[in-house]
Amino acid sequence: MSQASGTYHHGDLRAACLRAARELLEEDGSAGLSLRAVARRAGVSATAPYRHFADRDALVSAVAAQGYRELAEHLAAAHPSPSTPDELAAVAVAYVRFALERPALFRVMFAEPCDPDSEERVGATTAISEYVRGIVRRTFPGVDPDALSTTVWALVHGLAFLHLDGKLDTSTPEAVAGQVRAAVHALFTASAALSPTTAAPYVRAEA
Amino acid sequence: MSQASGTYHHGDLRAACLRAARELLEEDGSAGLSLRAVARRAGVSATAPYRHFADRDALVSAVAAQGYRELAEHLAAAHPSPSTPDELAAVAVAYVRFALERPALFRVMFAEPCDPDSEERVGATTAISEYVRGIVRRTFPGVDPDALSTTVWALVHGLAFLHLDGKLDTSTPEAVAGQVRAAVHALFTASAALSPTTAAPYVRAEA
DNA sequence: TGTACATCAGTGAACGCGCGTTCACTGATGTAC
DNA sequence: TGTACATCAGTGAACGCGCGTTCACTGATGTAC
Repeated sequence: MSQASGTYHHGDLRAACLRAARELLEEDGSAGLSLRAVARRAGVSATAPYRHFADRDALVSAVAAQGYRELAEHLAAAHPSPSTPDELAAVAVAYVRFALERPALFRVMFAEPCDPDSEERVGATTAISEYVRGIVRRTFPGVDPDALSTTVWALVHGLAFLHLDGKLDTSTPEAVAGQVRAAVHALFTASAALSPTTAAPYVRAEA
Repeated sequence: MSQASGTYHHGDLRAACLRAARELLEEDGSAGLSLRAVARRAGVSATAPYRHFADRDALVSAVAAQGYRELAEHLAAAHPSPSTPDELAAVAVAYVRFALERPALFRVMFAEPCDPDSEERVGATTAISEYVRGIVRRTFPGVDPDALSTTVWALVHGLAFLHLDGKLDTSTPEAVAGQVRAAVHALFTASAALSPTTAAPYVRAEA
């Protein structure tokens, strides 16, 4: 693949379109994400993107898929293989921070039911789901990992959205991190206030 | 306020617009929610809605506010004043069901940061937040209610969104309810697998 | 090394569409006397 | 009970806009010989 020559052939218009789309998304929200605007920002004619994306939906899907990949990297960077409450909390903070740093992208990623056509999206979702399950398995060896990993993902995802929607304090990164850590730790300690009999059915026999 | 006469004066166009907007929202998603479409569906000229809504945003805000009010009613109907894990779980199921029954409305409600201008929206949010806090206070008398009510709301909200986004099984209402109940109960029992020292800082001294 | 040619990645004009919003208007309503 | 009139809630034509998408095209690239 040759480099951009300055005229005509762009070099890597597909990547340039994705970059432009990401910028537009954060500037104007998903309503501002049009093929024409993307082309304009990439400095190319209105129809050039059609060489790389079948239609507007294809562009949006590609952006979402890129977002999933970045989210996975982001979480792995926070901790490659968490196995304690504190490490899990660190990953949760990274998740929420990702959402707050790219609010419009995050919304696009979770905007529509994952169409079964796009294996790219389904695969990325499954990857995140598996990652969470792994964390839960290591952190809570005695607990059924299915129910709890749903719980953990939902909790973190909900924290991200409530912050995004301005329902929680987002004035400083520290405030956000503190809230997320407190919520994750509260997950571990809520049952301390309840009788042990309530817990029984959810704890594995061998635990 | 007089009844619709069949011609000209509508009678209650504002309510008719809101109804039309809700229908359009669920049929076409939030992209289909235009003032013109609303007017068309209400059987009225394109500009008639301007008598009742300053602009498109005002319409959307009114729809969202209506959604908040209905959500609050829905939760209260599930249980007026929950104070046990099972009762909390029932409210959580009602929350998720609300979202799944009106997916587009639910997204609109949580689509944008709550603009401080609209006290209608802020008030509705605060009401939900207080409601959750009350539940937590009654259900977990020994735990700091601030951190835990954030946790609970985030968990339930996250469950709603993950279901909405097709990340969890939504094939039957029973499957959804089961998952939500399991997640809420997992919240109570997760710490059973951990040492009590972890829990210490989050449990009130007098507990 | 040079040339012919297929392929690829752009261009730019054009289409029809639905949108938000403005404006001057008109028909219906309700109230004061 | 009747009339005059202010107010209110609609109408409909018109505006300019940006959009997605099509089409025939053309300039650049790379490959076969």
